[in-house]
Amino acid sequence: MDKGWGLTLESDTATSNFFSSKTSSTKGSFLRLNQQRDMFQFPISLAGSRDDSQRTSGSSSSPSDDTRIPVDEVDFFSDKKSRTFDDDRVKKEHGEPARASDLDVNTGLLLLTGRSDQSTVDDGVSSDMEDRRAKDELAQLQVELKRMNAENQKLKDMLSYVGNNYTALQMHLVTLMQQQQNRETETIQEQHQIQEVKSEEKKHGEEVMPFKILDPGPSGGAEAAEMLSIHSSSEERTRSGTPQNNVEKRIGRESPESESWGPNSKVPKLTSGKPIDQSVEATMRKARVSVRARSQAPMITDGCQWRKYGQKMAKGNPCPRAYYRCTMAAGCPVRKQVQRCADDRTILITTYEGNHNHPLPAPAMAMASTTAAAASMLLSGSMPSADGIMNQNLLARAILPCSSSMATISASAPFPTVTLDLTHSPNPLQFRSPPPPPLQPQQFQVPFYSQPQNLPQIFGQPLYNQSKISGLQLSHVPHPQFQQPQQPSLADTVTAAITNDPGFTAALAAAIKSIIGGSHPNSSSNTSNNNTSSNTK
DNA sequence: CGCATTTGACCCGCGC
DNA sequence: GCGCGGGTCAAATGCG
Repeated sequence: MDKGWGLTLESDTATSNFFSSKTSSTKGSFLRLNQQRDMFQFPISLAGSRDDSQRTSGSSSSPSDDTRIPVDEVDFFSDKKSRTFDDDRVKKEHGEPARASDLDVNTGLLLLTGRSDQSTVDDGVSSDMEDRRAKDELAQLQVELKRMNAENQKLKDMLSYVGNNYTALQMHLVTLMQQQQNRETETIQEQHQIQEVKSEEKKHGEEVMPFKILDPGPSGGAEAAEMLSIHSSSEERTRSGTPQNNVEKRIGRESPESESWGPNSKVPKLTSGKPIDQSVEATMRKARVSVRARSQAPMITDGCQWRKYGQKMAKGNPCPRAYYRCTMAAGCPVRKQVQRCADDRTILITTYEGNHNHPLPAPAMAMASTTAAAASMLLSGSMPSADGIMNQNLLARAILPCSSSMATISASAPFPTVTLDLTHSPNPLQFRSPPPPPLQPQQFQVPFYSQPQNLPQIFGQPLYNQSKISGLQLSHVPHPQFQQPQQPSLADTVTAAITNDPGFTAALAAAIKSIIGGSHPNSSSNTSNNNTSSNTK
């Protein structure tokens, strides 16, 4: 499971693409970085080979050629480097053992005399000394460049990590701010809305969407109506009842355990008088991301460490539901439920809940951020401008125009839930990529350069990677191909898509935000329509 | 021996 | 008030 991490970090293409598309400045830096590498590797490789050829060149050198001069330079540098700096990396790249460098030192000294013999044709020692000094400096510069290169690499990794975190936090912040504003302006309407929703809940039972209550939108009941009409994942949540109560129940039970979620475990009933932050936070906590994927494995690997703490037979499903808890840090509130679909045993439903309170490695963080972004999406989706039904369609279409409605919001769930359905195959062409090599089953095959050009760009980051999209859009090839046992499980593949590419999370968050929070002009009309429908429904 | 998993008991809230 | 169901706990068990 950890295999993918290193791969992710090492994937220069992914990171470089991610950054290059982000800002031009970073792009330039990377280009320069690459240039530096080239500058490095070229002379170094020469030096490495040169040491072998040095002796031959020393014997049969023809100094008259201009091309030979750099050879001597490289030769000299190699001696200098190994002698003065004694850099292991340099030695490595030279591909020479230390002993060889020692020999070079000696030979270098000898070459002085020998070279003077040969090159004394021109001039003397003074020019030669100057050249040496210049070469000395060059050698130092090269070593420094090498160090800088290594530092750049580290910085690049750090930057990707920080950037990913930043995006997730930004999304979260924007969502919270919007919610707060909406709350302030629409408190009264909110109350009415809650009552309306409650009455509708009783009327329609499990069709009711809970998070409208928790996070009502300022535009009144329109969004609530939309949300209420959102599709429900039947096999996952069959129970009815007042979601409000369910939320309270869950919060009351789980919050004591979760340190990160604060001591105020008792989230007050979500009436209008309650602090906004608490209800929002509660909603955020309980927002879930459900991933439906075909997998023969008992559990998909997502980069995190999980510990099973319970198993239950869910009603209406012969397959037991397993409960896992994140064990990467003590007190991490993140949990997930794994259950097979009753209708199709090959479908594995993994429901993530909560946010990690500890640093995560890139793959795990990507997945966690994805779920966090989805949770944010749920919250923002209940916003005035957001349209639940539209969101799901827009989200799907915007991210992957070829398909539709792969990301859905569960209305029947007691908590806002984004269902990422990987079991459909709206567009077989999307996943025409060859199966992953058997050596790297967790490695997601990223068809970076074979993607259509019409994919949307989010935050300046083109979604050229459909596999990334699959993480959210979440459609996958249901083909017979997939059914083959030797094929890596879809869940693993999709998970790898999410986890191996930190940029995906940012793209996902941005996509969600742009779609939902962007308040599409269409939403108004739909809102009105849905408003009526909500009343009827 | 330590850790992870299993599994029955328990808690809690909701509906009747 | 009782039963049901979801979720969690913790002792028992298994495994390396």
